[in-house]
Amino acid sequence: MDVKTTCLGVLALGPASGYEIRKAFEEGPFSHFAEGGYGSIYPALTKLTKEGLIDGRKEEQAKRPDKNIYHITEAGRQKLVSSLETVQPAEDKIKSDLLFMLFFADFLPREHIAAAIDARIGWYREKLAHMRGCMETGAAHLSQPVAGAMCSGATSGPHIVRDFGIAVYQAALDFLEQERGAIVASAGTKPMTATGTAQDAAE
Amino acid sequence: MDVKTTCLGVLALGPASGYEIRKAFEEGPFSHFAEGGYGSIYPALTKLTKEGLIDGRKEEQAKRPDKNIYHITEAGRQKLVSSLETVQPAEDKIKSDLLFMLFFADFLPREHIAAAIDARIGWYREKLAHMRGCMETGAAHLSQPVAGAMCSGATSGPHIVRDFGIAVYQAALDFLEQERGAIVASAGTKPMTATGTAQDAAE
DNA sequence: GTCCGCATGTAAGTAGTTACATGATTCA
DNA sequence: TGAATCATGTAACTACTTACATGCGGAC
Repeated sequence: MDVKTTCLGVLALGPASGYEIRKAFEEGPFSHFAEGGYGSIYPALTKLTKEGLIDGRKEEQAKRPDKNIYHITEAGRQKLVSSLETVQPAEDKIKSDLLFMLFFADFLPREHIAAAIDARIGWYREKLAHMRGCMETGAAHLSQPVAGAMCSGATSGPHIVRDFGIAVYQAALDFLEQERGAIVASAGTKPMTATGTAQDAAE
Repeated sequence: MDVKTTCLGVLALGPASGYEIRKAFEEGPFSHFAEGGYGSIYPALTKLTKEGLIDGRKEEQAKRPDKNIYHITEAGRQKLVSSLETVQPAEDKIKSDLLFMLFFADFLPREHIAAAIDARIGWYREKLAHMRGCMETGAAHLSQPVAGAMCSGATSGPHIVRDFGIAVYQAALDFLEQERGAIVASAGTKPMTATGTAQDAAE
């Protein structure tokens, strides 16, 4: 999903500034599927404003820099709905760099493979602990009362996303924990630049 | 993983043309983590050649267009290994458009949510059937005997990738099948442009 | 007194997608 | 005869990342 659409999604829950949208991408349920730095968020907000999908209002703050608070417009809501309705079933391929590395496990140093798997197991455990620990509904970053009104408990979306993430990460973790021994055992048995590789066979 | 590195990975298994690399991305174990059309593969091969990581040889064919067969060089092998060693534990976030849509399930038409989930369930089932049915080792697309020599059975990488993919897709499928009823039941209960949404609350 | 958080934005560069351009063979 | 497969490449465009630029307030 492109940054413009994810910004629109955040703003559908309530008004927010560019900085707050960034936080929504880093923490909370949006962090499971959205990404983007300031370098993509701010230009996206400018474009969305020009297209009439959102509008911005300056808000002065005491002892803090001014904020540009963006609100979604009716056109923006319609655009979000139409974007959501055109989601295609494909394109949910696993694109994992770790998997790419494991494909070549036999050709890489055993210690390296072991360390990479352990690091990933740790990452999954932390991720899962964090996801199980927090029940935030998606609008935790939003200060406006409106967000709370819309997202408090009754809305099931955030819970689905959270539980889906937990299910998938748990499966990945289980796999790595179970297969770690076998993968490490066969790792490094065919070093790429030594005897017995395709390079030699071809010559 | 960028296209240059994935091309290098395919070529580490044996010589191939740009067209054959494309096929490797579409079918076989590479399809689980690699992507790229001709528009990215051919420029990548040109760059890799200039960097001395691969070299190309023209091969004439009867009744077929000429092929440019690329071979990985020793420098290319080393580069691939160093790329694989710098894989970071992060960045394996689930970035799913379906999940993004389900986050807003309560605000979208019930029939649409049901159809989208069913389509995805079908996609997962097909994907899993295909993955379970084929035991290809990653070099199925390569005509050279060397690929067979390198990848026949003894190499565990392709199997790990395949089994990891199966585990993760199965978890995602199980979740959708179990939660389908609940998700559809709460879908469409809060249409975005009608009464009771943030839009109204803000006004 | 130095680093972190709050806050907004631009500029340059990287990487990838989509469409275009060509042309023979083979199969239905 | 029309579509699919084999085969290579370029050009224009889109989208995103990284680094730069600025500046105040509060915590340690």
